[in-house]
Amino acid sequence: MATMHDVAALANVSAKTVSRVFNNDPHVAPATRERVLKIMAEVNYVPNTLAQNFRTGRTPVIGVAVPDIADPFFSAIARAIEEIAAEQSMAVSVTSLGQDIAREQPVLDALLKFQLSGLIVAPISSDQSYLNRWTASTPIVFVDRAPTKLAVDSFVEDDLGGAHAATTHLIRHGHRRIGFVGDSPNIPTSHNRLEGYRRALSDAGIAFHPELITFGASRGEGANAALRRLMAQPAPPTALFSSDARCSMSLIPALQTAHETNLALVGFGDFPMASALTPATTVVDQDPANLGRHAINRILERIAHPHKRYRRRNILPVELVERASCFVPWPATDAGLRTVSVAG
Amino acid sequence: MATMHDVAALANVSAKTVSRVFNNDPHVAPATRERVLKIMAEVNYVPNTLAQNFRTGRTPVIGVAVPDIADPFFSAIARAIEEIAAEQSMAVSVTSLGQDIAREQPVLDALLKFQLSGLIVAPISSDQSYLNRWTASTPIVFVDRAPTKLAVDSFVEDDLGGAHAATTHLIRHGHRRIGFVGDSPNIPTSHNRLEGYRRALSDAGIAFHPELITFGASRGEGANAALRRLMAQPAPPTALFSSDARCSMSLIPALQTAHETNLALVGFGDFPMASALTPATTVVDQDPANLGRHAINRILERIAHPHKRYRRRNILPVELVERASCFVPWPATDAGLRTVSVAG
DNA sequence: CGTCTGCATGTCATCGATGCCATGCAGGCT
DNA sequence: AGCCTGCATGGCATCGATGACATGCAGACG
Repeated sequence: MATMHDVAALANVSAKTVSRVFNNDPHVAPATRERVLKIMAEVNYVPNTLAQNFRTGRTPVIGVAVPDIADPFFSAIARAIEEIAAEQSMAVSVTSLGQDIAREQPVLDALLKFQLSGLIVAPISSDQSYLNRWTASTPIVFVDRAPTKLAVDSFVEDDLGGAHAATTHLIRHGHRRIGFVGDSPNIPTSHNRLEGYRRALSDAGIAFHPELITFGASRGEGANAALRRLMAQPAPPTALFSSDARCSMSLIPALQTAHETNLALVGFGDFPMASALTPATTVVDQDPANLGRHAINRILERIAHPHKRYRRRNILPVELVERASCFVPWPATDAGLRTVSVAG
Repeated sequence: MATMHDVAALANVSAKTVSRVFNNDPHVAPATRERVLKIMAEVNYVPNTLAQNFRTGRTPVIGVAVPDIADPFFSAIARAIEEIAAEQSMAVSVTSLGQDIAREQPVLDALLKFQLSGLIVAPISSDQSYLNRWTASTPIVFVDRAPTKLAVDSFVEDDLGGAHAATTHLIRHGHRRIGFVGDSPNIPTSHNRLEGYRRALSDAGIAFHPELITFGASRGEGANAALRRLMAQPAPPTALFSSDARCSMSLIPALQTAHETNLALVGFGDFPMASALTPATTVVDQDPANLGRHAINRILERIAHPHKRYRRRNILPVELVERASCFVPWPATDAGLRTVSVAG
């Protein structure tokens, strides 16, 4: 790779003049400019990005760290970020944090050491105080999950309201015993959704039954086990509320293998093919792309206006997408008499 | 951020000694080492990654560029790469190339300018000759799609064999008119799969009918249009072969809205919830994680043994996962008499 | 006692781009 | 003529870490 000095030597000028030509400094004689440009083209000069980064102390890259990039929800967020960042000719670097809470800090620290222009995080741990030493130098925005012990911008969906709406929706369909199927109570989103579920029950005057709450359903075996536990009860639930898309995606095959075709279901988070299933799954749509757009836009604004003040905690509305799974089975009055209704 | 010089000044030693302590050079007196370590801890010294990268001329990062990170197939590849890279404490930077063929080169060039330790690409264009100037300095591996006009390692699935197997499978189920539903004939994978489809027909002594070939079905409207075109024919197909997962995911809702419940379907590429659909979709599974693992392992090997020789073009086998959609409808002998069979 | 060896530590240069200041020349003005 | 101004260009330092080499001291040995 040719450097500025190589070009300078060939053009009989100083490296500084080459720099001037490259950066369109007007104080270069036209003849000199021509000559330098010609040499640059000949040797295919490309400025060394590493040297530039080192000198400026910044990398023109936005980091994105999510629990799992293979999760459609998070990859949709990442995709939206990429699209907007590309318009500003900012590169995006996406990384998964994985399952191991202890890995969050080293991964994020390693990312931030690159002196990123900004970082967007959907965290997995419950303490991000270690990020404090970066907040002064790098704009950080949290998505999906709010930060703990850290004052930075965040954009989260309305977990409580969405879960409340979903549960209320099932209650309106006549259900009184509604099972809660979640991943882990330690994840703030799950925690808030459970709270929304509880409040909906309470608002409807329905007693809360701890035995209807299950966790660990984000994978196949976990979902099978959770379902077995729920259905083995003396008074099993007639409907389920799945607390996130991964759980829904594990739970549905579990329902099918267990031949539990008479359980209504509403899930938090849309997922691929949800509308093509039989019955099509009713979900609370989180609009991950919108979440991503908000996050990257905030980063870009923070870069442009470092001292402006913004609202830190932002809650985005969610939308109940009614499909068909919430109609199963029909309310008690004529239970079993109608067939499953499938929405387009 | 404290630098080595700051630490050196506070510890009354030279920057070089700080460097020695940090890099565990044995030629440091224990007392000095203690003192320096203490100061480093006090000022929370972190070496400047940008300076290190600049000096070494390398960034300890593996780049991954795929058409669309929100596509489950590509995000599964990326995820597998991340997992293995993390074991070697290599960071991974994932980027989408998008739809626009013209953006491939600028995006990859920008990535490579960071002097990555390696690059894994699933390309969207049909000419990668511009990457030639990087191959000497950076290990590059192609996945899913082989490179054109470029001699680098590649790992692709057996498109031709998989399409042949899928088509043959439908033929064995009694189908004679099989529609081909694809994205774009310009993508090498689609091209090879069409070829596999043709050969399977030919091997079975079935004539090839160009009117059964449709493209542009990777999105909802395209799939609807393709389906309408196919079914409007005098002799419409009795089965469809979907050339990739995105097409399958668009085609299935299209089949449902058109109430085309009597068309058999086999898709190339597994996709989320395929096994939970009614009927569960029979697919050719490409095992994207395996593809990713091969790619990252080859990169790591190339880094460790720069002069060793490897097999450039590698074709990984694919597997037909028989579910239920290929049984629709039952062969002519007793057509219409049986109901749809749903596999778990 | 002189010299040699070994180890602790320091000095300087380097990687490539670029900001700051210096230099030097030409043309114009009084 | 003398001086000033403006512009083209160059020199040097800098960013932070680190390799190559230098220095300098202490202990050992003939």
